[in-house]
Amino acid sequence: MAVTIKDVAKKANVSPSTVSRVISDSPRISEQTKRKVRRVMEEMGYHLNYNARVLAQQKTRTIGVVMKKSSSDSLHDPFFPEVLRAISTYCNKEDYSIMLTTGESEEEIFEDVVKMVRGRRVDGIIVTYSKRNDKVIPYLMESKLPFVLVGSPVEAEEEVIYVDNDNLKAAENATDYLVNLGHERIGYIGGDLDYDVSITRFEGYQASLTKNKFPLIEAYMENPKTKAEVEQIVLSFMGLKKPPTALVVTDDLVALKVLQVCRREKISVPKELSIISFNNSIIAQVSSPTLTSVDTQVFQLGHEAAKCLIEEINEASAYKKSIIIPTVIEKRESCKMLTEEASN
Amino acid sequence: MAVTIKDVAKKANVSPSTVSRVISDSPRISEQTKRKVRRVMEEMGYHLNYNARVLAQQKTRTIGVVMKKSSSDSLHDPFFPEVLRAISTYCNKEDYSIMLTTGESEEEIFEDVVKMVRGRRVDGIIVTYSKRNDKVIPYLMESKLPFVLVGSPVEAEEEVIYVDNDNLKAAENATDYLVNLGHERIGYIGGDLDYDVSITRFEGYQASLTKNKFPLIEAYMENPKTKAEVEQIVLSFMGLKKPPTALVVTDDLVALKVLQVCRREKISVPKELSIISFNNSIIAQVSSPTLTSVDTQVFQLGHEAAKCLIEEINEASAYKKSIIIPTVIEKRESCKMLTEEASN
DNA sequence: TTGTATGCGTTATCAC
DNA sequence: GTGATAACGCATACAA
Repeated sequence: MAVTIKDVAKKANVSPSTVSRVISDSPRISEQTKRKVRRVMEEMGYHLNYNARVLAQQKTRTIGVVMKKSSSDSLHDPFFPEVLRAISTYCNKEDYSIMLTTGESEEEIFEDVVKMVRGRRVDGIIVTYSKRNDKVIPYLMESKLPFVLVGSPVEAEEEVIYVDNDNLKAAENATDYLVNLGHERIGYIGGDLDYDVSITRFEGYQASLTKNKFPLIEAYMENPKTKAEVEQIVLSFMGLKKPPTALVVTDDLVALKVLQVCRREKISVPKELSIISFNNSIIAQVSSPTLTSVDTQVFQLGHEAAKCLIEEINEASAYKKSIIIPTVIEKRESCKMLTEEASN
Repeated sequence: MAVTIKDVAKKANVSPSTVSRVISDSPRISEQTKRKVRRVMEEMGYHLNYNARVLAQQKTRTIGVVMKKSSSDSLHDPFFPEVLRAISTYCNKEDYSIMLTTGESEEEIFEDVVKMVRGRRVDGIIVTYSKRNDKVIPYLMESKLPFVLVGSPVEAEEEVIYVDNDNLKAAENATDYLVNLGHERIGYIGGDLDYDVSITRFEGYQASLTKNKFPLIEAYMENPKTKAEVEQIVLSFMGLKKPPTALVVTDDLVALKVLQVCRREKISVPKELSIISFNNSIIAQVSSPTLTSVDTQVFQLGHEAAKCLIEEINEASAYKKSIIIPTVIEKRESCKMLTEEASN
């Protein structure tokens, strides 16, 4: 078939091992033979067979990326594409390849991971979500393969390398921001509480209210599992006798949906309702009004995750570090100081 | 290290080849030994080493996915995540893995492709864009590796398998739709004309105008290379003495930006300006107003591409087929019948 | 139905 | 500095 190291060796009148050494640019080979061999490689159109190398050195130079179920959700979200982009960028620099999980259900994804790990298809893995009762992280811990979590571990925090925001603080700050604008009735639209990020942000929101001596009002807080519920939630919030004057929304895309409902219901944002959301994706910039959004620096998250993983692959660390990426509130049009009239 | 086929063989008192045959569930092995071997595999925690298999059978069961430069752009776009999702889904069903290009520049991407192909890391490749003067497609044609293009080939149409919409018709229909709503001054915001899709849609738009005996007015047509130019374009359109009353916009995200500018400039959509865009992504559904958008059935595109590729990998076809995915206009709020007053 | 021998394309360990 | 030889873990043609 294709030209191999042996073919090159024969034509160059050297041994295969010499050719191999030339490929890895071994210092123990004379410049002269290097030149000769390289010329022959060029002539014959030789190219390294990666799989053979993988088998021989037991390293794949590939990392697996685990997306949350389902990739359908994941990839609709502006978060995942951006994480992926960051991982890609770093991997490219380090000459690593990326392999994605393709499963639709949690079970399929788990199978994908097992295949990656046990089939020795990757040198390490990045998991891009943290979820309750998920088998992936426990499995990876047991497997001894290097892995990094984007998000905070549900358990065994000391034993996993993770990269995350301080979501509690971030949500608390976001809520504080609204409080400082004079809002007292602040609603919350979060996400599926099976995910760590949803829990933590919800806690942050509540922490702020408590700290500011506001009551926690059940009717102002929802954590929908699907985007489909968002419309109904907004309607129910705004149908209250005392509707919230501001909303903390855990995702830009959800916030966009909120804007839509508001527009239809003739609720003016930010005049009657201020909105702060999360992730500061492109959507926050092009919506109308533009969205004040907590920049979670998704690219940084992915970048650091890839960096940590590759470092860990190269040399296992004694202890498992964690990295916290700071968040910044990106102020735009969707929030404004509460006025007298709106507070009634 | 890990337990291999030989270890299993020894413990089960059979030869390695027998174990190998059990793994592939060969009919030439008795049920009895199959059971025995499987039990031992279970006991010892055996798992197939993929790379060894790859080397032995010279098949990777992996397909490469080439994203356009830069993945930054790609992944911001709702299009690419969705294509990727579709490819993932199909690949999972067929037990194929996915490997992504990670390059940022065109040159890096090309290098990624070369690595994939010559390093024999994939059995086939899906290219998710079609661009002028791009080296990837010509290289793949020369390489003889199966590949499928999402989009239409710039040249040598007969020799490449591709999956695409009829973008000319789609854009023509979109424009016709506006014409049928009574619009006569119809503007166009397209994309980088280096991409085939931009050229074709632009042609479709013009075809409609010509067919309907409308003049082609330069001041109504733009094909920006970046999203940053969109704002200025909208302002220039709407600043004309006779501004367009309707717009064909080639992407939902761009349309969202247009909506933003309109809102700020107090241009009412659809009252003063109707907008039809492309791709029918989630954004079209949650924007306000919701966007009438040409559904290009991106998931179908990706799905068919993966299907064609895997078929081609399994059995090279004599001729290179192409698949055209139909488009449908998804009608929403952003378009309306032209009224007398608005046409002045 | 099962076993033997060989190959897949590298790298690594010794020699020389 | 360079070469022979043995892995790496599995698949497969050929025997039996």
